[in-house]
Amino acid sequence: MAQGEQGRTGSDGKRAPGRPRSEESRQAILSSTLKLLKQAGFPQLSIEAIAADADVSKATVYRWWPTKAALVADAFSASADQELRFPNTGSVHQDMSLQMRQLIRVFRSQRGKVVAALLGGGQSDPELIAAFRDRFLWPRRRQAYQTLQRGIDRGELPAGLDMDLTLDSLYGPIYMRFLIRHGELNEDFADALCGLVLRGVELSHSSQSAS
Amino acid sequence: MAQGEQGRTGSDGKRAPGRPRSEESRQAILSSTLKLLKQAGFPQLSIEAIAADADVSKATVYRWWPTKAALVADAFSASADQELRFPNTGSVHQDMSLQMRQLIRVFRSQRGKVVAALLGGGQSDPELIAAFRDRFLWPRRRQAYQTLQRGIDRGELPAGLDMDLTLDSLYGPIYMRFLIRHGELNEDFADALCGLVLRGVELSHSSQSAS
Amino acid sequence: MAQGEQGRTGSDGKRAPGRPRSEESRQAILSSTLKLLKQAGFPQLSIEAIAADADVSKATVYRWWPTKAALVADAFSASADQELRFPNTGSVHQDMSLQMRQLIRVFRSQRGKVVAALLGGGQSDPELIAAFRDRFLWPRRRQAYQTLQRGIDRGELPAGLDMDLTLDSLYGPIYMRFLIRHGELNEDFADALCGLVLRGVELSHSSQSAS
Amino acid sequence: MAQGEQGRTGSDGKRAPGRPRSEESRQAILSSTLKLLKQAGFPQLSIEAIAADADVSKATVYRWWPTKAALVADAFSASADQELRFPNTGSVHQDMSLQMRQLIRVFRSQRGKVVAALLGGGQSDPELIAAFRDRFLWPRRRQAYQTLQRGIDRGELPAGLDMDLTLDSLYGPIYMRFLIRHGELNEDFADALCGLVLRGVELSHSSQSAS
DNA sequence: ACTTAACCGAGACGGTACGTCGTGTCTTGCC
DNA sequence: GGCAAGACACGACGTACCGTCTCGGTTAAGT
Repeated sequence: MAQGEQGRTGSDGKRAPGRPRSEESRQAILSSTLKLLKQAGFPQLSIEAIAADADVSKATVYRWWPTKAALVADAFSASADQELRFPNTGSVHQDMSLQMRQLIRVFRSQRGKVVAALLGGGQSDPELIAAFRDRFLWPRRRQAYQTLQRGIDRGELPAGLDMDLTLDSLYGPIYMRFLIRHGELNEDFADALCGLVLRGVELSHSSQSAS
Repeated sequence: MAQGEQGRTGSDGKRAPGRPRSEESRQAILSSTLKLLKQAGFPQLSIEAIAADADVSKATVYRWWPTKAALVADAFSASADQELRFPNTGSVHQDMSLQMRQLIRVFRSQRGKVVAALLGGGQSDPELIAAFRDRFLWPRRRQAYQTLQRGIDRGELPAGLDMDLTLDSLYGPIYMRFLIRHGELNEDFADALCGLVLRGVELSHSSQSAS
Repeated sequence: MAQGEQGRTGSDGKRAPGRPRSEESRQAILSSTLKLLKQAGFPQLSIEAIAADADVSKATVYRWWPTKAALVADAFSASADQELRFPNTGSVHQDMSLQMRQLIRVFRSQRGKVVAALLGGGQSDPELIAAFRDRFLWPRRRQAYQTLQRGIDRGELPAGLDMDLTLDSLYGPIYMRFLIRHGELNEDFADALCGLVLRGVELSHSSQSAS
Repeated sequence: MAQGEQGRTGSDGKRAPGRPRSEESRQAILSSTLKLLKQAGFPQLSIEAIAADADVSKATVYRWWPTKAALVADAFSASADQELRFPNTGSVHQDMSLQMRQLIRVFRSQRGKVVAALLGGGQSDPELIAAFRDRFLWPRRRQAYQTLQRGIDRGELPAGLDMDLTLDSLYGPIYMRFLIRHGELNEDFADALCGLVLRGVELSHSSQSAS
């Protein structure tokens, strides 16, 4: 993982010797990274430009982040903390649909450019796509598992449900339209998708119980 | 579109004067492009390296392709001609499942690297993602429409079917797992996916017919 | 020696393939090098600044000169061609004195800064001091040998004269005052020096002939 | 002059408050400076490397020496105390020749590298060449004046002798060969040189007395 | 056979960004 | 207050590709 998160502080409370890292610089770098990433794609993004925009020396960037990818991953995750929580309305369909609409909203916003940069750059940089998975996908998916589990507990979904298949079926089409841009990606798409997939899941339920 | 396809020949049969374009060079360039693309990602690919590998001068590359994207798009589509045709078994489920398994096989092969490069690079280059849509996605999707239509005609699928929603639901999860690499992408995934989605579609059929 | 002198032309008349080297750039680089060298010392001179001043890319400088030293050596020798020829007055004392006065004049001029840079830089770069010897010292010393020989032929100097000892005795003090700056270096110094050393040389003559 | 010589102690005996300067550090820095200077030239010498080698922080170096030149000058003079005293044999020729042989021996030793660094670096740094003059050249030249004066007093040398001209004639050729390296610099050179120059000086004596 | 014109290789060119290194300054906590 | 540790802004380093250019030489179609 990137070095950008923490200073040299050990696990104990002791401070490392020497001048402490400038938190101001760290923030400025991450913020400039996001800003420039929204203006152009990942390959066009240059450390030179980030340093200039953040009013920081190149060496300071390189001191803390080994690669452009690590920096972008940090910048992304530093800005992706509180968004996109799952609601709990008492209905799986409702919970999923609301969260998917939120995701589409994010993808259509300026932040969508950052996600696209991350996923695009990640195709040639395993570290980058791993950062997306670890800091964006998995945290949300863990919440999604709970949402689905509530549905199972309430009897809305079959007990033997393949959660990953279900979630990929729900989110895959969104990611596909987002990345390939072959069709409109609006919030209604979330509803249609949710309807289609959950119907399929529930049917497997009833057919299972029928058998 | 890229200049790589045609020479200076006008619409009439007349040849332009002067030395004709070297077909050998063209092939060597496209082939080297694919070769190097499989070794590294799109951003790492350099025209310099392609020219050197193809034993061709840089100027020859630039003469025929305006950008790296155009060259990669050409190289990709020149190699994507006969793959991934849709079967016609008499069953939608069977037809789709077989084709999806084929797609997964391609994604897992060396050619998958090229697709990933195209989709990855395309996130910062509209021309590149457009090339993917026009030369890969749409030709296959047109066949998929026919496959689905046959299903409708046979009564396997409901008449008012949203084909794009259906196809994105079938393929989206494959693309998602391919690009994000958060879960195994093997051929069995095609079956499970096909089962889930078509069940959802058929259910909408029966519930519609029930109403 | 530095690559800066000639293009890729072989010894035969044939031109090398490819775009020929820009003579304009070469001149601009050498000229800027001298200009900047007069403004500051050798260590302060930067390739970056030379390229900027010559309106040339850094790569062009590095393509033709492997090190700053090679470039400076070339620039120096390109500008040191016609100066400081030895006169032929019929008197060794007169010939040497006139040439030494010329040398002192050069050392006191702007060009003196370049010589100082070369000799200073040469203390940590064998290539640089070698350039000074090969392109400045030896060509002049060869003329000096002839001047002394004329003196021997005329009987002004002893036949068994150690020319290198004599010439180092004449020029060494000039270089010493030039480099250490511990005493005034004006043109009269040449006369005094010439008087002292040639007297010593002639005395060895008469004492030899006396013996 | 460099700050390396004195602490904060005023002219009175009172000590300044706070931790006193570490004499150990000072010695280590000067010693490392000389050591590294012998390994590479003055431009290659870096404060960074000195601090690392002396196991001292960079700030400690900068606290006591304003520039690299000042540090090198200090290091040089700290190591040049007892060398190269002039003998007193009763013969000017003998005294000078012996001392010149000593100088050549120093120039050919490891310490010669330091002198070359000082003289080389001094061509772009007045402070450095001044340090060489003040701490090396003048102290020895003052002794040389006395040696020559003894020669005058004994009648070996003419009374109206231009001492600086004489000494530059004796030492200039040594410095020239040392710095330009165009000819062998061995101890025999001292004898030949001494012979030539003193002969010239004495001749001026006899011719003066003759006139 | 000769001209003509576009092609092709080679490779120099002005640029831009790279990632590294040393500078001299600073901020901290310990001694 | 000295000192180590080490972060910082700065500036130059030498390299790699970019996309453009300028050459000599090649290859056919049209005379």
